[in-house]
Amino acid sequence: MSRDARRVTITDVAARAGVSVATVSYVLNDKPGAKITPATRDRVRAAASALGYRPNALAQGLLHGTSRFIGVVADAIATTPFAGQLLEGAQAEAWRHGYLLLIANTGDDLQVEQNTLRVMLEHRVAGVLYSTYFHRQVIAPRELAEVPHVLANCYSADPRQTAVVPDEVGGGRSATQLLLDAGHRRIGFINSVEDAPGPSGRLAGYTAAIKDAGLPPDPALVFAAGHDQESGYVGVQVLLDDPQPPTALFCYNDRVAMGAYDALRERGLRVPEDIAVVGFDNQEVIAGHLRPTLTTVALPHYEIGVRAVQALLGVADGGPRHVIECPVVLRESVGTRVD
Amino acid sequence: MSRDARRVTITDVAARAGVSVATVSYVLNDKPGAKITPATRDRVRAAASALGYRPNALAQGLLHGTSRFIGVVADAIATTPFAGQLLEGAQAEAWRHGYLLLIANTGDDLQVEQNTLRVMLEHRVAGVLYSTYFHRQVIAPRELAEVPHVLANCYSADPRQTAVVPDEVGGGRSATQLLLDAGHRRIGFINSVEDAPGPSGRLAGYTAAIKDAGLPPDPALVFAAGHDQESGYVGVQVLLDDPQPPTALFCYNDRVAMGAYDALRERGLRVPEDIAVVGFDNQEVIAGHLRPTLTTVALPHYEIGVRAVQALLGVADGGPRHVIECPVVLRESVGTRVD
DNA sequence: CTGAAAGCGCTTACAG
DNA sequence: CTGAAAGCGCTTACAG
Repeated sequence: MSRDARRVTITDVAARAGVSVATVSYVLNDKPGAKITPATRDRVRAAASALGYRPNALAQGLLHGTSRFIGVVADAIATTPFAGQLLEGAQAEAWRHGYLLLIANTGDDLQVEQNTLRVMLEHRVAGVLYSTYFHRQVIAPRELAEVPHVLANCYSADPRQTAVVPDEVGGGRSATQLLLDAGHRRIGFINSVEDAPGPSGRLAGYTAAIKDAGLPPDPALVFAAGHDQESGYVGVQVLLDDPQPPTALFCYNDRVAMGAYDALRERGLRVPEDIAVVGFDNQEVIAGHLRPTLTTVALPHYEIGVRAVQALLGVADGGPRHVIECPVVLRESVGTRVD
Repeated sequence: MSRDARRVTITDVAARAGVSVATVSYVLNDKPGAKITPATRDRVRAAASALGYRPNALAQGLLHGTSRFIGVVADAIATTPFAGQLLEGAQAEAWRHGYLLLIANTGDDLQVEQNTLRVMLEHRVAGVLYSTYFHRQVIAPRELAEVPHVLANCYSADPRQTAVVPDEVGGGRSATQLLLDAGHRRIGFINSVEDAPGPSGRLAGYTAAIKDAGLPPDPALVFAAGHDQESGYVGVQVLLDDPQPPTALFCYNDRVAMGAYDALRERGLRVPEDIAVVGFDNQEVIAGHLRPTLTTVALPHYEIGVRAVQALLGVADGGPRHVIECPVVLRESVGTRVD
């Protein structure tokens, strides 16, 4: 079993057990058809284990024409915690079906992306997950067409291309509804300006909830800038200087909420007594530890990873576009209703 | 090139180009020895590209005896941003050498760990990185002995086992030195209590720096509890109630510093004017965005990933234990020296 | 109940 | 300059 020794093969096992390689293969793979005496089975298994035999998956894959790998092409792995969650979900589901994940970080570089896909295809991966660290539209590389694939946390212009994405609209609606349910009538929204499904979807959800509550949408209640702490800080200054300031804030994400907290504190306002705050993303390190802890809407990246693998392996039902719910995570930043 | 069609093989290319498969192999692999006419080369390449030929890496691996994969066995992928950074570094370095990463998340479950390693070994990985999301001692699974391997962000009792770890002592020293250099003489340390190289190493570094500065170590200046925001909050209460309170705080990590900020703010103390703060980890979402931004010491996970792959592939020099420096990241929470 | 043999898609001495 | 053939480690009809 030294790592330098020639690896032991099925032939070695057969020799030691005194049978043919075919028999070894039948026994080790528990082939239903084969009628082999228990004594022989035992001898084969004993020989295999004595020799420390490990089947060569490369040879098996060669025969089968495809490997037990699922490739994951990601534009970024470590930029946010979300990419890791997606990977974790995909990994768990792949493992459940006997597959291993082959990952690559492309940095969104088209050249690297093509090389990566080339190598994955050469390894005859069973399929490919093409994933992005924030929800956006992508142009899927041509090579993807050669293999089963699923877009994870992104989508393409072609609606037939299987994609798994978060329900931004529903999330924006839930966040807003939470504040409406707590009795608020003037709800500010500190949004992000990018042209992406996050900002536009959450705004759509926010607006829909406001309208459904029979309230007039008020442009003065919506502020849009970046998607980090600084924007939250500035957003509070702008929205609270309004003659009719909001009594609650829906922040584009938890980082924005973190900045909003700072600005609110400087103004001497208490959360949630003076003003309620809801975030988005459920970035644990922030949401779980701000003072007070932040009620937010979770980005379902783990679930996206799971579902993407299911869709890839054909065990998910539904059409090509999977929209995953963004669940509410209740913490302390929205007071309970006082009717 | 339809994904259902039988994949095109080297035989197909040979037939179309009117040469033998050997010639195709020589041309496509640019074999130095082979003297092949430019015309033939062109014909082969044209045929390969016209047919959309992709070499079967499984067959190549079978011949070679090993694949171009490096397995990564991780106890957690998404728990912290650090695991992702380690993966990202490992991925980049592996790619540079023509390898792909095969990753698995074991959740620190021994059974899953063994299964994972079994599958990786069956795929004849070139080597395995065994990694943990926080720096700690581990018991490397037996299977690891069958393949070249490196422990990343962890180490075992056996000093000959190659391991790549962060320099906790050096980091603790740097953090403390930063505060000493800014003129502070009473420096508090809010440490974490676990029995792990992080807390013990950072404490050792802190103590060494204090002693080197000719100051008496004072137990009243060291508080130890958990490693999150709550501990920082409590730590400030305890340390600042001392008759001779510290003028500077070294926090076990950025999360602790975040909690410390809250407590300091409640006490009406300004950072860094009234009290300086240094964190550890360089968790961007916190350190880069607290008010004021946090000066900290970075955990070099990307570099650990890079070095681990280098050690695995035998391109890193030095002994079996690689200790990676934790660089200082200057931001706003330590004032400039006033002599 | 078990074995001999073909074949998966490549690479590489060995001939010519 | 190029080709025929063996062999990597398996699985799977096909015989017996």
